[in-house]
Amino acid sequence: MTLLRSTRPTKGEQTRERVLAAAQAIASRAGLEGLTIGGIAEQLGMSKSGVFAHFGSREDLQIAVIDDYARRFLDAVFYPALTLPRGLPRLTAMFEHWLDRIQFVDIPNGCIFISGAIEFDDKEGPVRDRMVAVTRAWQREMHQAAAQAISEGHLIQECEPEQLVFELYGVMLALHHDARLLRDARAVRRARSAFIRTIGYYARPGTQGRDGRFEGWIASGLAA
Amino acid sequence: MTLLRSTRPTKGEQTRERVLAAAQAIASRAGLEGLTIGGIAEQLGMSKSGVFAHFGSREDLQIAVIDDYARRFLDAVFYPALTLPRGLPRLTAMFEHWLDRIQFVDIPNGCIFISGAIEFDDKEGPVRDRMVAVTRAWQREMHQAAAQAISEGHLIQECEPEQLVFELYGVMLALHHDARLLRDARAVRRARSAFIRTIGYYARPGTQGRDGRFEGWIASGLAA
DNA sequence: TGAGAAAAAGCACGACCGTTCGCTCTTTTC
DNA sequence: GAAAAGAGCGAACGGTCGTGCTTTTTCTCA
Repeated sequence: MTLLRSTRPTKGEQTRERVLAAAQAIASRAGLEGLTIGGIAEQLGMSKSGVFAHFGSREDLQIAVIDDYARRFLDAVFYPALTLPRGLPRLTAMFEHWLDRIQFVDIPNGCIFISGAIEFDDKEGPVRDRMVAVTRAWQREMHQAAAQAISEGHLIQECEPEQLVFELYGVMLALHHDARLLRDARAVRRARSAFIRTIGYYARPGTQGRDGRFEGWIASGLAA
Repeated sequence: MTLLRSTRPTKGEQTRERVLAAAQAIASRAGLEGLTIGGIAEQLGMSKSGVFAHFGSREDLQIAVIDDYARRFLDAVFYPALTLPRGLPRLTAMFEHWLDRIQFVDIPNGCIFISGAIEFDDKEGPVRDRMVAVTRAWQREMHQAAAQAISEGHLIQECEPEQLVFELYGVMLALHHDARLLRDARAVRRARSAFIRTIGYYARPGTQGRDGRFEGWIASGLAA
């Protein structure tokens, strides 16, 4: 247990990472319920028991996948946006990162936040509890970003942050649905259009207005 | 094969209906993938083989459940609205029926359109094909209702029916998510609020406008 | 390099899955 | 009243699942 040991990952830690990555890939396509020890073992060329040993149970593995997914999500969508000014620039950057991630990661593979919510919304237990916890976590981040956009004067006072996030998440869910089930290539365009319309509705008249110039505002927020 | 025979359902047909009802109930909670022959048999006090005999395979049973659900959905949401005048009254009635159904049927039990879309968006086969078909069917109905609202002059010409339905379905998906995973009682209110805001955005100024009077319009469309 | 720890494999278990088959009992048909 | 068809049961099959227990291999570090 020297300091060196903690920097250089041990063999077991490396394998655990490989298992987690494989689990992530399988769960994206087949859902957390479709995640099987044998499937991971086959993909990794290992034995079932060898895979199993790295996690106390299948439930623990599912929870680890959820945490891992949540970490990647926050890293890709939220933290990069924190470098932008508070308010609308940051909010739109979050949305664009989110859209990118859904478009290039979740649409080909499937989103665990979405599939997990469906799979476990009726099943009590620690997996469901973790799903709720990570969902509340990213929603809290988004609520905060929306509240800042209001206090900065970018969005009108009547805009409720929770209502706004509710509507934006609906856009993402519809995108996921149309793109994955119906394989509709127009879904991404529709999602961006819905976002612009929604933000445009809540945007404070004057500075960025509800008119066409608003799209320019979003584009500039993106470029920055 | 008399006419009497065709009116009085045979024993097998009755049992098939009971099996389908039980399958519907289980699939609502556990999803189409969680639907098991043994589970139905247990709930009905029958043997697995007795249940199985009424459907050629589990896949056929899943498809029968999808068709049954789609029929109930159209009966509850769309056909009753056809008695109202074309345009916004009919469209808002559809939405309210839809909201009622989600609120009182799908939130307690789970919606097969939503869970099935997630479960089968990545699995090729006849079940997925049927999911796509029934989804396209109700979307077509909604597109038509939206197009009528435009041609009647209730919604602006710039409103694309497919974009509108995309956004409204997003509202339903967000409602399902927040109400079932997060058990947020405010979700229904948020969904109605989002609907009013969305329709209000696309509503033609003048007749029903984008202002507060619009909510009165919806309420009157409801009462009628 | 060798002792000891860690990692992986091997094997078996009980449970559950969809499906098949042969059988019994009832209902309909001729 | 005999023959045929319908309906359901019970047992079993091959398969997959998660999960223990034991053994073997591999790594780690003094």
